Amino acid sequence: MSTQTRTNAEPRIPLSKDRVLQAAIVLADEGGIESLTMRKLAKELGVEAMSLYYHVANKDEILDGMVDVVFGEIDLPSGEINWKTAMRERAISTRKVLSLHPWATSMMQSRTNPGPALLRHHNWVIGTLRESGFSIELTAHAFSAMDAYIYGFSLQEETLPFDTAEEVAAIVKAFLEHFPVDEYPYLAELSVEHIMKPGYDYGDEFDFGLELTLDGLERAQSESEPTTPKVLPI
Amino acid sequence: MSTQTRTNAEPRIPLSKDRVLQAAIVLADEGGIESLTMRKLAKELGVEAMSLYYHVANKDEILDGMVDVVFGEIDLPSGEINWKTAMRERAISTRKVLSLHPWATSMMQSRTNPGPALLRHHNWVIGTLRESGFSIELTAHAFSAMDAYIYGFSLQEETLPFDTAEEVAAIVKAFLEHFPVDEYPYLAELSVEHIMKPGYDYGDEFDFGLELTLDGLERAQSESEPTTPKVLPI
DNA sequence: ATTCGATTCGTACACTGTAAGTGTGTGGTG
DNA sequence: CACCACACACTTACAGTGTACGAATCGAAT
Repeated sequence: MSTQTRTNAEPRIPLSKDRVLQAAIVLADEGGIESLTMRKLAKELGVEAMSLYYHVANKDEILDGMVDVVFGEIDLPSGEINWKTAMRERAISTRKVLSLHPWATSMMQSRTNPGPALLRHHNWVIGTLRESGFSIELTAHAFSAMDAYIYGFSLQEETLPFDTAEEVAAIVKAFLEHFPVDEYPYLAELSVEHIMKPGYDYGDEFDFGLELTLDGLERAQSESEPTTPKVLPI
Repeated sequence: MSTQTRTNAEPRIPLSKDRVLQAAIVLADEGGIESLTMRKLAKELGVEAMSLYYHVANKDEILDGMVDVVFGEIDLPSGEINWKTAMRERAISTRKVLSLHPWATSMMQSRTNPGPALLRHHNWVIGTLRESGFSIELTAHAFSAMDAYIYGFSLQEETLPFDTAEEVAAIVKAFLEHFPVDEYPYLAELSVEHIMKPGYDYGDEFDFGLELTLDGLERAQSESEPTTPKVLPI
């Protein structure tokens, strides 16, 4: 339409993989991962779909990149703190980041191409445990147990169909009307006596399971004899 | 088997929602959820794509139905056993079912339309805890902690890019070559000293976290005073 | 044989990712 | 200044997706 040659004052920032990833994350945050299409992403960047392919091999590379950006947003505490505090803080930060990018949880694990941020993160977790006297076996156990809990919780949280107390009430009500109480009595009890209570927030459940896990690891550690970490094998 | 008045040899089983769901699960088991398309599903059933829509409103309804079928495959122990044994068995059964249907884990929670099998399952878990003296609050905590762990673990397990020891070795080797050891020393250590060891099986990690969680719940229960369950409120 | 409801199918459309080839603005050279 | 090379953006095209709409076919009751 515009036949003129760049009378526009815009400095015309060139596209880049970073800008593509940032825009993709914004789009996914707003409309969910299924609403992220190459054409919409291009439009968001003021560009045509195929232009993206100069900066990115294919859509999968975008998804992998998004995951790594999200991983990079997780705060890894630094300084001289004990492992339990360190693990608690990174767990809380992880959940927070994942709740800001709800689409990410099911992708964090399902993308098999690890990026640098993910590797850094994992290396930090493992290193912190090793330096705190965890044996290799216990480190593997701890890593698995903690991350399973964190991602599992985020997964549950992501998919809860309600965000506000009113929504909770409406959904529970609909549930109770559709399904006779006497068929699922305990579910009904929990819904009415707990979930519908004012001030209920599923997110609060995170702390309980987190402390349970951390306490369990602490106990497991004290029961095993620590071994000094052996860095740089080979 | 029974030959009707049909001159045709085939008895021509009519389509049904159940048959559609079963075929969909087979297809997803074989090629992953992304390979499940309406046309392939129809072909699998010897039918055209649009014929499916008589038995099913849309693809989402198929996905919801698949999740509920999978939930129905989980064994819920019956009889007079204590809560810990009951929870352990259902956790193990859940993981087993999820590993048979790898696509299911990320869908179990992301489908917001609960089916009867899911409701039955949840009701059973909550009821077992309540009848064992868990308070409503602790039941909610326990439910959240256990399920987060189970699904989180399944999520991790689903996405591990290897199934055999050889694959593990190959991937670790590739990792060590691509990324300098001194950048991720602890990750390298764990890989070489633990994951590459013969007999390693990530699935074995499940038990550790499960017992850790169950022990934690047991401790939490013994520290709180039990309340009798109040069934059928309102 | 006719009718009718229950199923199944054919066609069409908007939308997806992306292969292949075509422009085009910009900075470096003469 | 003109020119060019090339990094970058665009055009077109294609196979595959879910599904709306209406027509065709089946099985059984009349």
